[in-house]
Order: sequence, then C-alpha cells, then structure tokens
Amino acid sequence: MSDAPDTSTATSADPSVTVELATIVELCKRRGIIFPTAEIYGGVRSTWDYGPLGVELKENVKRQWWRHMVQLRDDVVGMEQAILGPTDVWQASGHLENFSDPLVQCGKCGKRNREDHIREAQLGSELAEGHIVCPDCGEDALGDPQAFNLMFKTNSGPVESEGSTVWMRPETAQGMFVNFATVQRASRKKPPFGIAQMGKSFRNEITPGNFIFRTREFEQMELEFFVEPGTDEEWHDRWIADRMDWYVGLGIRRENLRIREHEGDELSHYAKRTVDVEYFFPDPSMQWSELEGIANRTDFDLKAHQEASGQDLTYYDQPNDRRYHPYVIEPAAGATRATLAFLFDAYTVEQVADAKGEMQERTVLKLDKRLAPYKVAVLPLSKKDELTPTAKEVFDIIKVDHMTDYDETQAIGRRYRRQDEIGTPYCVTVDFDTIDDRAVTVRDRDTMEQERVSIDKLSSYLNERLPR
RNA sequence: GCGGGUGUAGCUCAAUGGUAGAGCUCUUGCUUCCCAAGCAAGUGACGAGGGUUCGAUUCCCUUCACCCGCUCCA
Repeated sequence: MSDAPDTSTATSADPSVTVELATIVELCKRRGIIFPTAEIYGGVRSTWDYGPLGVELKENVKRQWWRHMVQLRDDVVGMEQAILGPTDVWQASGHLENFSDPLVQCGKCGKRNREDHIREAQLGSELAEGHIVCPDCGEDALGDPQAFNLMFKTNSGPVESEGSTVWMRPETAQGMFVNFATVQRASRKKPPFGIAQMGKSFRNEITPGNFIFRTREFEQMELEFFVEPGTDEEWHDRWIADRMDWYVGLGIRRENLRIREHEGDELSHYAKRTVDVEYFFPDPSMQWSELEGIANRTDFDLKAHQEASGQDLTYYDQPNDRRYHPYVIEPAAGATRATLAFLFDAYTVEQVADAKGEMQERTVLKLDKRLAPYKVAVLPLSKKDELTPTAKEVFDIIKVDHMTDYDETQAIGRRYRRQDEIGTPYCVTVDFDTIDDRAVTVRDRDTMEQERVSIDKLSSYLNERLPR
C-alpha cells in the first residue's frame, strides 16, 4: 500500500546547488535547534545554545563517534578530564608559549600579521637590524606588537593570586597524555591502543565565525592512539581511512569530503605530519573547510610531560624488555562543526504536488536515522477525544526505545511537513480505524510511503528500522 | 581586535520625526482531516543605553550581536 505523491527532487546532492549558511541558521533558530546564547540580553559573540532538537542532534553525533571509536573496538578506552587545569600542564604541552601569538598591525593597509613570522621572513634583508615592514603593502607603518593569548584563564578559589590561576583547556588531548600511565595501567592495554575523550574546549580565537563552525567554546571528539615508534606512519594512514569512512557511514556524501595534507610551516608545534578531513560546505563563503585533523604527534607530548613532571611516562614492553615513549596518532574532530556538516548534507528541498496539484516546496532533513533528533512522531489524525487515548498508548509504547514526538495540532499534512523539516524518520498516524483494527499507519520520511502496522508489532517494526 | 555592511513580530519583508502594516508560521474553534486544505478568531516587533527634540522606530553618539575580509584552528 503505497500512494506516495509524485516528487521531483532538487537537493543539495547536486553540487551546483548552493545552500546558504543563512538558510541553515534560520532553520536552526526557528525550530529550536541552535540559537544565540542569552539572546534576550543581546547574545554573546561566538556563543550558541542548543535547544530541544539541537542537543539531541549534537549528542547523537557524539554518541555515534563514541560507539565507533570506543564501544565497537577492543583497543580503545574512554576517559573524561576536567576542563580546568593547572599552568604546569599547558607549560609542558607548549600551549602557553605557542598559543600566544605576538601580532602587529599595519597602520597603512590595516592587515595583521604575526610579528615572529615577519621577522623570520625579513631576516637578512637590506633593512636595518631588527626593523620590519608590512609584508602586505611594504609600508614601514607597523604598530607595536600585541600579545594574543588564545587560552582562557581564570582563578580557582575566591582569592585571586598567582598560585590560583587555572586554564580552561584548549584541547582535550592533554587529558590523555597526563593520565597516560594511570589509564594504561588500569585498563591493561598494550600499544597499539587508544584513549578517547569528548567534551568542551575553549580557545580565544581571534576571528570566530560561520555560525557554530568556529566558536570560542566548542566541543571536541579526540582519540590519542599510542603505537610503537616505527609503526606510526602506517597507523596514521589507517586512521585517515577510518575517519573518512565514519563520515560517509553517517550519510555525508563522499564527494563532499577530501583529505588535505598540511604544509610544513602549517604544522602545529607538536606534529610531524597532519592531514585534515575537509567537507565541502555548499555555502559560498565556506566551501572546503576542516572537520577534523589527524596528526602524528610523535612522542612529543609524553616526553614533554615526563620532563616537566618528573614522572615516568614510558611503556614497558616486557617481551622485549625495553621501555619506550609510544608515538601518538591523533584523530581530533570537532563535534560542533561535524554537526553543522551533517545539517548541511541532510538539507534537501523537494518539489511536491499538493492536493490542488500545485507544486509546493518540501524541506526535508535527510539525516541518518541514528542522528535524527526525533526518531518517531505520533500524529493522531484528528484531535478528537476518541483518538487521544489510543495515540497516547502508541506514544507510550514507542518512547521506551526511541526519542518520540507527539503532535496533534493543525492538519495532518502540515504535521508531516514539520517532522520532515527536522528529519524525523518515521511518522505514526492513529486514525479512526485504529480503534477497531488496532493498527496504525507508518510513513517513511524518505520514500513517503505508508504501511499499515499492527500496534502489537509496532515496537519490533520500528526497532528493525532504527539502528543504534 | 581592525575595516566595511546589517539590526522592525517566531520567519521574510514594508512604512513613518506624531509610538507601526503584510504574508507565512504559531495558538484556539469548526469540518472522521493521510501530505503546508478551507472558514472564523487570536497572540505577537522597532537589539540595548544615552543625546537632540514638544515628541525618536526614524536624526546623532555609545554599546551589543550578526554578516563579509584579515589572523587562527577541531
């Protein structure tokens, strides 16, 4: 029984179709997915709140990452580190030094550049010793250097003093390094093995922007995979392939993904080689942008922390009776920007004939079912009293296993469209026949086909179609 | 942070030195209603602060946020 209306599709699957970021932002605001924080007070720059649907979507992205990286593997364990940390950690990691860039601005053209980069480039030129000019316009109009510290600093305890300084982590990775020995011992894992963590990180980006793509408070999903030196390059390649497959497996079109190799001077202070996984955002101002960096951090971090802390952070390889600092392969993904990529890739506008035969737009978020905020919506055909008890009964059956919405307002067609717009995979309608035959109509988001399912079999019907 | 642009209902827009209209959305009611239907009714806005003025949403200043560019990165 399928009488799905005719559709002709004009979607973001076609790379020539642009989807403006503004369209996504507007949808997110209107449907309570993501919106500016403290908006009644004017908002805070670069800071966004996640509403009822947004928190489900983002948590689903994280849940899928955790499932893929931790749950389904026997060589990765998880952990969670405190966001606040002492100065020592960031001193040893190099972030205090390297995340503090001296910038100079040109008084003529207004461009800003890193002072140390200019000095290096202009070393040995005919200019006077130590004198630098603007690399963009060549004018001798550079101002005094200003320090841009990219880390958030605060105090632990009521009294502000030098000893009370704590920092909000600029990456989750250090948690795995400083806890390497404890976690390795407790989990009894041997290289190659990994420690994974998801959570908030904070960076005082000079220029945040593009909605949730670059924010000062953001969420990371990071794996530190510890391997024997010499096997690091092979593992690096393996993880690059694995991470690409993860995005594709969750519905990102492969042609919208690519790998980009970092150039030498682009490499972080800790990295031997880094590749980015980039996604093609269909908004003209974004285009190819980084979702994830996969770095070979070598033994830089473990050695640095061993030296600074005085603690032994080697791994003891008993069969060969030797100690070594494992090399680290780090797939570091942004949960928030991944969420944005999934939104873009799912955003689809179809042309559908309405009851009068006129073409109407149907906006559908074709999210992977595992990512959709609501999996099912229960829609009584009419708001009549006689349908409500049965509809509530159906809702109670489904909600145990799946996030389920219940909506009985306005016409049924309008409610289908509402669910389409937020990507709900299945709509279950309760009609007047339901009371007699104890069956409901299940409508599929993508095919718009309908199937009559008995209430008794509804749970197993939906569980089969909604993977974890 | 600097330069440029923007700021009016939930959304998209309009008008105006004399306190603002529309479409869509939303809510309620009616129609046993399966793909944004019809009819009726209703809620709802000048980003914030200050100044000029008899009077400011409109003019001026400040501030906040967003967009574009510079730098940075998950």
